[in-house]
Amino acid sequence: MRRTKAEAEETRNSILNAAERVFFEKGVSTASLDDVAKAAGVTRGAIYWHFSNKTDLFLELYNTVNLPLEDMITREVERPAAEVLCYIEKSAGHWLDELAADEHRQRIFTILLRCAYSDELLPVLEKQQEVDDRHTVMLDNAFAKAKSEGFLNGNWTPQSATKALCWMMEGLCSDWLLFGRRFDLASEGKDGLKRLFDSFRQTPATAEALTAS
Amino acid sequence: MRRTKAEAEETRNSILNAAERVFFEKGVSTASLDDVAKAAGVTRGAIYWHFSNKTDLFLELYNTVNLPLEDMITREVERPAAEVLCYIEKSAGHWLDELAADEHRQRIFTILLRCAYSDELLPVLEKQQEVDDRHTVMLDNAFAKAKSEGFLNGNWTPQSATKALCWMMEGLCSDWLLFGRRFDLASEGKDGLKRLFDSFRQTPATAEALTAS
DNA sequence: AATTATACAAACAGATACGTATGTTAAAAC
DNA sequence: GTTTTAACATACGTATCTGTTTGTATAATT
Repeated sequence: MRRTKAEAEETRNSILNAAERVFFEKGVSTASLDDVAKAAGVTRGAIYWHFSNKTDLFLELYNTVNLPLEDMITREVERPAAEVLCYIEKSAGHWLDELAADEHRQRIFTILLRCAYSDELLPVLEKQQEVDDRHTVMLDNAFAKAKSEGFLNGNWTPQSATKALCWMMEGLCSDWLLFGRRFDLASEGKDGLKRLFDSFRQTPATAEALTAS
Repeated sequence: MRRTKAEAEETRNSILNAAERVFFEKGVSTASLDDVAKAAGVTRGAIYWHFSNKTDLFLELYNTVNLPLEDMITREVERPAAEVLCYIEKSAGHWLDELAADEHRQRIFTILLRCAYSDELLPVLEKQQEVDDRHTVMLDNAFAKAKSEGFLNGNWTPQSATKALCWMMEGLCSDWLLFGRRFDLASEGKDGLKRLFDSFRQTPATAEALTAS
């Protein structure tokens, strides 16, 4: 039953799709390759032909959706300082919109949140860490730029603002993904962002009052 | 080799301790009962004598540390409205202190964060949800009390403040527990809380300015 | 048109984990 | 002091999963 190149690519993709669903439902460690094979309508033979083992399958799966998933803020912020806070808030909101709309990403993210990492998935963990660190640096710089020109409220330092933002996003997403998404991620998330960023900014009332006095 | 009651209780405890370490290191699903038995210096026979299976062992383990772990805010807040925000902030800070000092709780929490839940651990998930819901209601009420007497900044509603606080705590703890605790949980956490609660409060500048105008 | 390599399915072998059944020893119970 | 029973250890059978090997039909190659 030799298939054509295109057909083989199809089965490869169907295996990846099945793996995504099965890993999401049963967890990476408890799911067997036979589970994946049955879900894909093939045998383990097909899986072992396209992938070397379960870890490799998971890594390939991770790579397929990795690129768009990586960064909330993709590059150094080159905005005027007055717009920086607005830009970060919009980027974070946009990132939430995309996650809310893309079930693909939701499953991958959930799998990553739930997987133990400890065993042979260390490369994934390390990559995540690295992306996270780069991200933190960029946010720090952006908030520092805002701070240097007086757009960041005195309560907040660049570092503390970065952390507050990251923790809020992380808690928000964990809550939604791990605990059965019982609320509207995009609207509630952006609402929370709005309030947080309001407290980052000089509040209008304060600013007015200060200039008036 | 029949042991006395006290000795049996000892082995039972040593099994629980071993399970905590092994589950923490290998994850609940990938750890075998033989791993736990070896770590405890017994055989699987002892485990099956004290517990019916791995799920039961995990549930018992969860119950042993459940009570102190449950609530950040233990009961309805009966403080004067002026002190409510301060009380919540202190409670959250105290909860972080306790977590940072108790490796026991750290492991259990990490295990809970990493476990897939999907299979036979649903009762744990449901219990967590229930505790979480009660907690949310209490926080909502507490923030509402603060709001009703003007101690909550206009930017924030009771609900949004509750969510911001919970998400921050969740993100903070996830970051620390899942990603190798690369910072000081208690100090950095309380610092973040301080800034968040500052933005909850009427900022002194604003309050003064408003009363002055 | 014959050959070869591809894309799998099916069969096989080894390891591992689980649950249970059985054995054993010493503490309790009488 | 004998019997019973609690507290395990050991042994067994079975299911499952993994990785590899073998088989096979067909696309691609020549």
